[in-house]
Amino acid sequence: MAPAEGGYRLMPRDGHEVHIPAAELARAVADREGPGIRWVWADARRTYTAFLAAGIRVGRAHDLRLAHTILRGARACAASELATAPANTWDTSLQAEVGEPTLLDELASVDEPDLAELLAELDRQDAAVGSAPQPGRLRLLVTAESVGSLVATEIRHVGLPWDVAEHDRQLTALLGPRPLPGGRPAVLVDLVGQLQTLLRAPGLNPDSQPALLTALHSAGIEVKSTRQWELEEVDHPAIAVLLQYKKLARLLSANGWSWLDTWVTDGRLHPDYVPGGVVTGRWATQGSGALQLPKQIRSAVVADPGWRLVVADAAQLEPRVLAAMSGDQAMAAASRAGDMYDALVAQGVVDTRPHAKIAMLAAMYGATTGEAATLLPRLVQAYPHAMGCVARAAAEGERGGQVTTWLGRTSPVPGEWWRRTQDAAAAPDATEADTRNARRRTRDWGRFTRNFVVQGTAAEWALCWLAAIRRDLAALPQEHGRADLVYFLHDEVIVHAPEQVAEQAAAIVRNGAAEAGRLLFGDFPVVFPVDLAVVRSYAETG
DNA sequence: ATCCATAGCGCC
DNA sequence: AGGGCGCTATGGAT
Repeated sequence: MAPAEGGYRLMPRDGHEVHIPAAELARAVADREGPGIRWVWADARRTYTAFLAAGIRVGRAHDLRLAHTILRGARACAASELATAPANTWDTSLQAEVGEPTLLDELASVDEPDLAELLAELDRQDAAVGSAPQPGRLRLLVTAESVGSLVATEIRHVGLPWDVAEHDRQLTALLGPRPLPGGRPAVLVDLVGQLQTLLRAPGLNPDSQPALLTALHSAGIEVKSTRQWELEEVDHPAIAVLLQYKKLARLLSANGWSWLDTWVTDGRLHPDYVPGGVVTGRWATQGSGALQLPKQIRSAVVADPGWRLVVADAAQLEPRVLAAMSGDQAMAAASRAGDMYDALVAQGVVDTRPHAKIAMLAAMYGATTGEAATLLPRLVQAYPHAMGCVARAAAEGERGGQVTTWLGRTSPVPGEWWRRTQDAAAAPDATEADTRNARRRTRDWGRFTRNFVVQGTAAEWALCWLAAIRRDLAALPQEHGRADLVYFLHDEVIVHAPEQVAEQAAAIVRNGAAEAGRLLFGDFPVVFPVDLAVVRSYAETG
């Protein structure tokens, strides 16, 4: 499915290549869309972007490059030809087309494979999936990941509604009027002046961490870093000013006027998502910082007139996923009680909701000290299967082994440094530092694999959720406009919908969560409730 | 001029 | 506390 001279080469199922002029593509796609039809291409990022620009959407697709990466790393098909062959062009990730391409980008750029190669790769992938003990899981993973690439491309195309004037009002209220390029806004200028006076450091530039540290020391403030949490412990009149400065300077640099100029066009933020961009299977972004929109500026996310935002997040997704993947009936019961942290208290596992949250996060992230350490035994006792699941994942990582998510995404093997540090610690002349180092690396990797299984399975759940939402939104009546997914953030979605169908869209989002749970975990009685609001502005949600 | 590591902080 | 990230500014190195 490669863009060719003035059109596209397609391979219908009869196996005969056809060349379709770009102008006729929309009709050709519409003719071929239907149940069972699945478009196969190397990269949605490349090809589907062109389709959307031409006004063409497709129902189902198979993204060969995403699937290749997953299958090549998956233990379940480690013996397949796909996994054992030497690295080839399918192992090269596409560079995002952001800014001017550098020489390295040119070298790394990948030619579009020809049709024979597309089909050969598809065969290899089918064979790899078929060789797995539970092929259904990998097949679902590859399908879900492919839908994710469609959603990501569509979101980038449609964009998140962004009220530039509202954003500018926020910035002006907090920072003062927009300064000349490179200049500091008035509020920051004033704060810098105060700081210079309070610290007796004329000319101090608080943006320079070394200079700031020196100035703090000269003023008798003995901090080891300029981190917020360390500064908060200090009692000195300059600290409040400094913290205020840091907060506002951060807003200016990360989401200020130049960010607005760069990433928001025609009232839409176009996030450049990278599906599967994170080892665990989460999405990443390239530019725009769309996965880190600070709560401070969410008031700029505003529905068009006559439209609504359906803002939804999966409540306590990761604990629920853990309960399901480990088959832990007691924890599943907690999932059915509504708020899971309240349920832990109600079951008598811990005494307060904050403790429940600390303990649960500790279990999934591998915390070993402080309050978490004293709470964890309670969880182990109450939920032996769930805690056993993460403990086994951690132990496997500490051995230098690999772990897999529910659908079979496999964690990477530790790098060279792993063997080196372990060998150094085992050598006859090993120092205490070597031993300490090896032990620390071991624990670090165990925490990584422990979290990998939960975070990765949660990412799979989220893909299934997106897929269900996307499918059902497409079936809504279109006369007032098309309801679209416009934002995704790990366990949160925003749908932009005409007000006439907003409630239907909300139901779709809720039902999609339940469907995702069934798709992954069958009848296992874990529930996935969704916190949802139909609003005009993102800021109206908690 | 360009690359790279680090500090710091935003999100889940 | 502790897992996964992206992004910006800085400052040293090339």
